[in-house]
Amino acid sequence: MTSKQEFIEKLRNSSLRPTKQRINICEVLFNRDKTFHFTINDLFNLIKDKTGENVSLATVYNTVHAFLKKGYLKEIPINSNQTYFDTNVTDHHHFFDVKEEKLIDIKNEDVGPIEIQKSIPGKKIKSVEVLVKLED
Amino acid sequence: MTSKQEFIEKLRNSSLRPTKQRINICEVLFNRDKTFHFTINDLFNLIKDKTGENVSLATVYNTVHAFLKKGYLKEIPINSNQTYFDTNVTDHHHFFDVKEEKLIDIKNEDVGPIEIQKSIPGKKIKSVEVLVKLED
DNA sequence: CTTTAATATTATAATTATTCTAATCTCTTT
DNA sequence: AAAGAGATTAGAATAATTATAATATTAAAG
Ligand SMILES: [Mn+2]
Ligand SMILES: [Mn+2]
Ligand SMILES: [Zn+2]
Ligand SMILES: [Zn+2]
Repeated sequence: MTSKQEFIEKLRNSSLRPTKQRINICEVLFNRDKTFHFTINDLFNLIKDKTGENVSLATVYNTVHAFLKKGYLKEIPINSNQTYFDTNVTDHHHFFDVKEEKLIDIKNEDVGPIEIQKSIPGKKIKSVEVLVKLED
Repeated sequence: MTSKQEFIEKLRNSSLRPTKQRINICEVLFNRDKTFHFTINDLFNLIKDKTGENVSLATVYNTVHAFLKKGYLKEIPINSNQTYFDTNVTDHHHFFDVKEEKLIDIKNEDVGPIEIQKSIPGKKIKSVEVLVKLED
C-alpha cells in the first residue's frame, strides 16, 4: 500500500507535476501486488470505479505515455486492435490467451537465452521479446 | 509474375469470389519477389498508385482480414498504433527498426529453438514469435 | 441461355481509438 | 503575494476500425 504522499514524491522526483489526475492514476496502477496488464480503456474505467473521480480519456493517454517514457510502464505488442500496457517493467515475456484476450507473464529464465544470429549494420538491439499465443 | 487469371483461380479455390477489388489487391500484394510488410494504409495507397483504380478503405480491411483467415497473410504484433501485415506466412521472426518504423525478417534458424519452460493448464501453444527492436 | 434467389461483397456511415491544441494549472522567481 | 514560464488537462479534431444497407456474384431452375 503506497500512500498518496509517496506518489506525489515519486512524481516530483521524475519531474512530473503531481496533479490530482496523475495521483488517481498512480493509485489505480501501482497500488497492487501483482503485475497489471491493461488497455487504456481498462484503466479509464477503473479510475472511475475506484476513485469516483473523472479523468478525461485524453489525460489517461497522456499520463500513460508519460509513464512509459519514464520507464514506469511497458508497452506490450500483441496483435489486437488495442495496445496493452504492463506495470511489470522488468525484462520478461508473455503468453497471450487469444480466446480470453489476456496476457500472462513468462519470466526470462523460463525462456532461456535467445541468440539472434543476424545483425543489421549501424543498428543495435534495444530489446528482445517473445510472444507465445495460446489456444484451447 | 502471376497473371490475373491465376489470381481468379486461387480466389475461387479458396471460396472467395474473385471481384475486381480483390484481384487488384492480389496484384499489389502477391506480384512481388520479396516479403512485403505493410499497414492497411500502405496497401490502400499502393492500390491507387499501382492499379489506378479505387478500392474503399473498408474493402481493404475486409480483404486483408479474409486473406488472414485463409492463411495468405500474417499479422505482425509491434507496438505501434497500427497493425502490420506480412506476405511471408512461413514461421519467422522480426526486427523492428524503431526509427524507420520498418520490419525486417529474421529466419527461424537465425534465432534457434525457443524452449518455453512454463505452461498453462488447458491451453496449448499456437505460435511463438520473437520481436527484436533496433535502435541506432 | 435467361431469370431468380440465396449468399457474399462492397463501401458508406457509424463507431472507436488516438492525437492536437487552446485554456488552465503548477511551480519558480522575484 | 504576484507574475511569467512552462507543463498539463480535456474538448475538439483526426485517424483507425467495424457494422450494415445496397449491390454484385453465383448457383439453381426453367
Ligand atoms: Mn489501433
Ligand atoms: Mn508504413
Ligand atoms: Zn507482463
Ligand atoms: Zn516478415
